[in-house]
Amino acid sequence: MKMKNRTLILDCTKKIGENVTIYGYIQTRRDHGKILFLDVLDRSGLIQVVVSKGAHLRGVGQTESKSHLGGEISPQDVVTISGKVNKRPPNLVNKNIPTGEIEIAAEKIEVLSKAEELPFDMGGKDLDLQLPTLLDYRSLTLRHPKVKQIFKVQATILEGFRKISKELGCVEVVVPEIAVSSTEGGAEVFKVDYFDHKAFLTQSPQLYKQMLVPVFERVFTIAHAYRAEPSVTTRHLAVATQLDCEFGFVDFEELLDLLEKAGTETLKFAEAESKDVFKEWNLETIAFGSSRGAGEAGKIPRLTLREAQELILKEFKRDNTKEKDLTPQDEIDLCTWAKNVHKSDFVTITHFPTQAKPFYTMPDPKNSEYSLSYDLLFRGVEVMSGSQRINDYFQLVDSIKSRGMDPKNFEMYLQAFKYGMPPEGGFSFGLERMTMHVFKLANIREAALFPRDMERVDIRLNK
RNA sequence: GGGACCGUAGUGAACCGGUCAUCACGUCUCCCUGUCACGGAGAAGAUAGCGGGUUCGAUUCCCGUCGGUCCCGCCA
Repeated sequence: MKMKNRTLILDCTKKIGENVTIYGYIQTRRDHGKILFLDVLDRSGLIQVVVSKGAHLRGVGQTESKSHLGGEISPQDVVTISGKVNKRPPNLVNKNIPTGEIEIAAEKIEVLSKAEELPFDMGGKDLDLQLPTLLDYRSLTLRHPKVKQIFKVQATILEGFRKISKELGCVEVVVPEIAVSSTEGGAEVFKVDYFDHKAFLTQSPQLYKQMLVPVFERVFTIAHAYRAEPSVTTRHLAVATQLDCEFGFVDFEELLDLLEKAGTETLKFAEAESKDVFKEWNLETIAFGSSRGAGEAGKIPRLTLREAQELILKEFKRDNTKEKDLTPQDEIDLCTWAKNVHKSDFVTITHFPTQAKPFYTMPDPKNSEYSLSYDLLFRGVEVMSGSQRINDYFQLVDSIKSRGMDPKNFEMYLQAFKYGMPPEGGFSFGLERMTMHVFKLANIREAALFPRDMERVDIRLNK
């Protein structure tokens, strides 16, 4: 079969009166007896195909004449259809689709791949399934137009991040995801058998992107982060995708500007590229903060952890002022406050306790109890975190020791510092979390193509 | 790791201590040349997750078990 003669469905709008051949998937069929309507979908869009059953349909496989009448065509069948593109009569135009002014009068229909009976109805505007069903049939449910749109937007987030990172002078790097005998601390790690040696999957690209700062000064990487935390929540995955930047020769204030710029520019790009999806899903536009003055760009409110906790006490009457981190409810309330007061879906929180942050985090020189660290909250959840890093070799070794870890296990990493490391820092966005909150999804698993959690790796795991 | 709640046709939901467990979508048969989530008529499809208990009688109440969802903790 030759597909050179293929016309993309959306391009049919420019081929009125011409004969075309389209390739795609059956979305719905509406059988009116002597006339049959098929909605056919390809990567460009959807078109209505009209099959007049009284008419003679030519084509191969005359013995399967029934299928040529559309009798055996059912949803998700992969088909090729040839026919003439006709302008619809004015009273039959469908204003809801880009191809609503045309339709194809089928002359030949061929089923290239027959789909089994579907386990649920895919033809509706929404896919109304419980989460386990949605994931048990993931390779099928991803085809649904509205599910697909989640990942089309996710792709624009990736593209937006790459774009702004390059604009900020970062070089894209790819870093290893298997490491040996040392961890950053914090989350549990997945152990792997590496040629009879113990190894683990990296919790983040953190250490490698830092090692590349003296090489390129500014780098970015898109990498998987593997976390073996035995936690089951709506916002955690065992494998998440991180969008990381790391910058040499920056101080804390510059880093704050950079992280806010990277976050807002990424999402501004994604939003601009996804206008159709925002409309289809009826998504709220993202609030990037009110301007503080003429000519000044949008501003995201910045608070230290302690200031944020004071605000929670004052505005929401909950005393968490002694806690070392924000609670999930605190994050929700702070974003509500930022939205109301600053017209921002974002809040930057800085100066978390040094002890609560990883060893590479720079303590605040003014008060080492707190660190030069920050989280970016977006719509009630942390979507990014980062910090100014310790760049002095001896201070870094002391920090590793102070957390009960052995500097010998960080030999390659420390080498980068031993031979000269500029003042540096960076940050890391969670791709699935950003996607989740752009769409306001209830569970992060819906924002991952093939989510991994404690109970599932594609299929449900046996206990 | 702690807690709360939920398991009913393929899917999503409803109801109920008492004769035949209800509805929508999907499926099958038939009707329909203009629908676009088409419409109309009919049919099939469920030992109510599993095990035990209370009761004259349990899908319904209780206990256990398995599975799931959510919240907290941990974590990003």
